[in-house]
Amino acid sequence: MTISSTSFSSKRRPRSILAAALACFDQTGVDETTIAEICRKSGASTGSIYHFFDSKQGIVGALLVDGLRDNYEQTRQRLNKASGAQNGVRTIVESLIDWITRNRAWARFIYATGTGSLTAKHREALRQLNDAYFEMVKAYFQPHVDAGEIAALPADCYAPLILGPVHEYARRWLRGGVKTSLGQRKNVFSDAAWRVVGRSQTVG
Amino acid sequence: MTISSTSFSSKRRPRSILAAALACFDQTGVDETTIAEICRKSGASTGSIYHFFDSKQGIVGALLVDGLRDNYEQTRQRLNKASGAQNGVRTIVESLIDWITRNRAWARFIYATGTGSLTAKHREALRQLNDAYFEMVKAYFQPHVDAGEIAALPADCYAPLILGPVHEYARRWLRGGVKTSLGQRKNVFSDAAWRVVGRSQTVG
DNA sequence: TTTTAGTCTAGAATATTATTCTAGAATTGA
DNA sequence: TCAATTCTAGAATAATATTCTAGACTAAAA
Repeated sequence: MTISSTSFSSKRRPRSILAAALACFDQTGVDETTIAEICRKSGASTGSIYHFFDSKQGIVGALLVDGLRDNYEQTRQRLNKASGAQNGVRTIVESLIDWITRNRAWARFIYATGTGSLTAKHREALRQLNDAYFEMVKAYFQPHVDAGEIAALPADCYAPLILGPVHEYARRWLRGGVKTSLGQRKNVFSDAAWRVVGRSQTVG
Repeated sequence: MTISSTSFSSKRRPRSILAAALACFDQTGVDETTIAEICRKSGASTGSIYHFFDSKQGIVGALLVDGLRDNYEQTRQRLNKASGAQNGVRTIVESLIDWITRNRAWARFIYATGTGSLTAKHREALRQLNDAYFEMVKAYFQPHVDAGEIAALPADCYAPLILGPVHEYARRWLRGGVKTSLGQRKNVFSDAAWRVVGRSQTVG
């Protein structure tokens, strides 16, 4: 209708919608945030929003999937540069802690958002991400398990054992339930992770 | 208007509403479940539902708070009968696993439900429950920490370290992401918990 | 037993807000 | 330049959470 802002290189719009949505969600909760609100904050119209995202749930799903992808991707990169059993375990723990620390609102949103109402599409994307993450960890550790440096446990259990405590602490910290920052607990949690799955070989 | 069912001993109605709501939520998700649906399934009218619960979120909050209370209460009872450091750690882990196993739909609901949109009232109730749980654990362990049987760690970290892995595995299992039941992992997770916080004293 | 205050129920009316729809503007690629 | 496609706008619609009014039930008092 009126003059449209300027030449948008075709990906800025969806980004700004997601950014605005995340801000709203984090500030007032997903249910409480209206589409009108997101329009206001992002400058996009209802039409644009529904053009890029099929529904409000679609926005939620995109934020979730993007967040996990970003987080996993960072871990992958660091793990590629790591070597050794203990080093790998610590890298995984610290990478998660760093991501959460640098993306607090995003992390808070991810933890606070139920996966109950996701669309099939996003549910599937999530599953794939989880599987890929799992495979990555498995591939890294397998040799060390074979060498007896990492305890032989059911494959399903490594991720929960290594990261479960971090997730749990992060939830509380982000909710304001605990003062000490997650970052300051890095050693506690990576020590603990190694204590659980590690079997340091005594030399000789 | 028409003949009302029968003499209700005044607490059956809210219970049946919660039960119906949980069934609906578990089957089709919270957002997808309409109040009309809950009316149908519970036999209650809109009016009744809003008489007992101020809003849909109110139902969600009640289910959440009741579930956690039930779960914590069970742990408390078992812990009262337990003694010893290692025994305590294992009791806590196993009690959680048992509750989840016996209340799968409820647990799935709790995990899948974001705490983002709770009313102030329920948010507060939740906080109190968490605090109480935390205090209980702390009270039980303190003597053992003093005796050097349990590692001296930041107080905030015990619950995440002991239960984090169970929560993480439970989420996946309840979502169908993993075949082996949580119950079958009891030893893995209670062993791990003890490995992290325990410092078995060698005799002599 | 009758009265009365409080609690609970019913379902229609309302209000909010996610979603759809139509028309047109901007962009892309040939 | 000219389609074809993608994007934008905002009004119209539809779904559904919530409110409201009237009345039924219950328990205790008189």
